[in-house]
Amino acid sequence: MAVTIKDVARLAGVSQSSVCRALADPARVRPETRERVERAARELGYHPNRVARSLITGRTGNIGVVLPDLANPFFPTVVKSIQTRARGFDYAVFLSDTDEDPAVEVPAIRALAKQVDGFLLCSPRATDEDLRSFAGEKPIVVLNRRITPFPSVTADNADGMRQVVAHLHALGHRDVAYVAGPRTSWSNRDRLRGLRAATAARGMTLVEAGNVAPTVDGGAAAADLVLAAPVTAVLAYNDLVALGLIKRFQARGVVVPEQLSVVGFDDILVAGLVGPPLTTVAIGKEQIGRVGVDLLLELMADRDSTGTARRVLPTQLIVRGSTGPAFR
Amino acid sequence: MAVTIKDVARLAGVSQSSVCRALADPARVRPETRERVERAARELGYHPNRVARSLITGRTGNIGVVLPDLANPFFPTVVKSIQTRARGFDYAVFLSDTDEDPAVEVPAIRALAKQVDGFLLCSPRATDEDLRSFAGEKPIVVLNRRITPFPSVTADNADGMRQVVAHLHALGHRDVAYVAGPRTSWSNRDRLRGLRAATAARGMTLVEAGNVAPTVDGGAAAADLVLAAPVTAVLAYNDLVALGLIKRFQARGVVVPEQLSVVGFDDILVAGLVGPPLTTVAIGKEQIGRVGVDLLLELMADRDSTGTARRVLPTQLIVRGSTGPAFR
DNA sequence: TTGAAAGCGTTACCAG
DNA sequence: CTGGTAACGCTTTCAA
Repeated sequence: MAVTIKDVARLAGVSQSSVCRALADPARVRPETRERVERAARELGYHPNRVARSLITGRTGNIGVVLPDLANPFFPTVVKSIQTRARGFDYAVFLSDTDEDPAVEVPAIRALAKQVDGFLLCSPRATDEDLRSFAGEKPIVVLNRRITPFPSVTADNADGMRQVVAHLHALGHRDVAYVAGPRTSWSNRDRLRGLRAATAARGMTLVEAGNVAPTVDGGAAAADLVLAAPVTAVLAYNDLVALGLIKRFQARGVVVPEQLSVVGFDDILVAGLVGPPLTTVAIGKEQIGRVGVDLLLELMADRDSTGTARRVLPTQLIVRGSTGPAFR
Repeated sequence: MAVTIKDVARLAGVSQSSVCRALADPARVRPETRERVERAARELGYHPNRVARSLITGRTGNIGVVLPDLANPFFPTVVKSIQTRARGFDYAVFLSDTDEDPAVEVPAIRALAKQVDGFLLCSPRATDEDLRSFAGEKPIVVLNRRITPFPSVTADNADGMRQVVAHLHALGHRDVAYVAGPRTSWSNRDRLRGLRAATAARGMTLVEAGNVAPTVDGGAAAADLVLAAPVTAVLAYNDLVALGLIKRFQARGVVVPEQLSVVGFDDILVAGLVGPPLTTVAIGKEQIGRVGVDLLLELMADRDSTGTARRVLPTQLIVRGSTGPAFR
C-alpha cells in the first residue's frame, strides 16, 4: 500500500494536521516539529496524494490540452512548449487528440473536465456553439482560433498572407491559387480571408481549390485541380498540404518552383529540409504554447477576471524556393 | 458549483447508493428506479467526478506517457496511437516530455504516479537502477527498451540493421560509418550491436562516430567526422540525424547518394519527402503504441501477472535513395 | 503551536 | 432491491 499522511504522522509522533502544515507551510509549525515530520516523510518516501488533495482544495494541478492531430508536426511543437511551461509551474498535462473529428471534441473535453483546472484548446474544430457551452465551467484558453468569450492566442495570419502576396507579386505572379484546409479550421478561414484581401488589394486573381485534409495526402489530392487552373503560384493551407502538392506535381512532371511556385504555412521542420525547399510563413509555435499557458494560469488565478485577452503573434515569411514566372 | 450525486439523488427521490448503482450497473436496480435516476442525471447534466471515484476505487482511469522529446517526429506518432487506443478503453492520457534529460525522468514519473493506473515509458533515458526503483509500485510497460522486470515493446533493430547491411553490401559498399545517438538510448545501443554483428558477418569495416543528439543538428555536427573517414556509406542512429548529415554534406558539396550513401532509421514522414529521398528502416510506430497499451491494460487487470512479455515488432528496410560505389 | 474532527464526491459494505 | 454509513487521503476549520 501507498504511504499516507497518517503513516507519517504516526512515525513522527504528531497529528495529521501538523504533518500537513509542516509540509505545506513550514513557517506555521515549530522548527522541531518540522524537523521530525520532514525526517519521517523522507524515511517513508511520502509523497502527498494529489488526487485526494484536489478533492478538498478543488485544484487538481492539471491542465487539459485538446488538439486535432498530433501527426501534424505543427502540434507536437506547440504541445512541447505547453508541457515545458506547465512543468515550470508544477502543472501536469492531459493530452487528447481528436483526430480532426469535431464530434469527438466535446466528449473529450467533458471527460477531462473534472480532472483539470483549465483547458488549452488547440485549433478546436467544434462549432462555436458547442465550445461556448463550456463557458463559465472551467477556465479555457483557445489557441489558433478566436471565439468569444474565451481568451485566445493566434498568429497574425492576415499579415502572413500579406507578406506572401507581396513576395509573389514582386516575383511577377498575378494569378494564384489557394488550397483550403478543413472547413472546420478557423485558421483556414482566417488565412483565406487575409489572402483574399491581399490579392484584391493588388488586383491579382485568386482561384480557390476545395477543402482538403491538412495532410500530405490532402495536398496531393488537390494538385491536379490546381494544375487545371491558369495560375503560376499556389498557396497551401499549411506546409503538409504544400508538400503533398509538390509531391504530386513532381509525379506529373511539373518542375517546382520553375514552372509553378508553391508556398506553405507554419514552417514545420521538414519545410527546410525538402527538395526543393519550401517557402512558407513561420509562426512562433513555442510562443503560442507558452503564452497560452501564461494566459491560462492568469485565468485560473483570478477566477472572475474577464479574461478576454486576445494575443496575436507575428508571422514571418520565410523565402526558400519560390521563383517567379519572369524567370521561366 | 458542479452537480454532485447528491443533487441527482434528491431530484430522483432516491438515495446516493441507488444513483450510484443505477449509473454503474443498471441491472442492479429496478427499471423504474433506473429510469428516474437517468432522467434526473440527464436533466441536471450530471457527470460523476472521476477524481472522487478514484479515491475510493483506487483506479484513476488515467495512464501516464513519458517520453524524451516530442520534437522528434517518431514520438508524436507513437503517442497518437497510444492516445487513440487508450480512448477506446476510456482511459485518459497524461503526457510528460523530459527533453532528453535523464534527471527529469524520475521526478516526472513520481509526479504522475498517484494520478495514473500505469505507465508507458517511451524510450526512457534514466538508468536501469532508477527505473527499477519503480518496480512493484505501478504497472509499467517500457517501449523501445528492454529492462527487467518490465514488459517491453521493441522494434527488431538487429534485423533492421541486417537488412540495411545486406542492401549496402549488395550495392558494393564495404566500408561504412555509424553515427551514434544518445548514449542513454537503448535503441542506439541495440542498433549499434546489430550493426556490428551484421558488418562483421560480411567482413565489412565499421567506423563509429561519436554520440550526438538525435536531431538534425546532431547529425550536422557529425557530418565532417564522417567525411574524414574512408567510407562510402553512413548509417545514422535515426532519420533526423541522417537528415542533418545530408544537409551538411550538401553544404560541403558532397553529392548524396552518388558520392556517399546515407541511411536512416524510423521512417518518419519527412524521410519520403526530402530530396534526395532517404533510405531508412521502417518501424510500426502505431503498432508500438497500440501493443504497449494492450500490454499495460493486461498488466493493470491482473495485478500479479508476472508480466514479462517482450514483444519484438518487425522492421522493414525502405529503399529510396541509396546507390553503391560501383555506379560512381 | 497543536490536535480533533468535519468534509470534499464517490463507491463499498451491511442491514433492512 | 434499497438506504444508511463508513471509508478513500487530504486540507481546513475550530478549539484547546
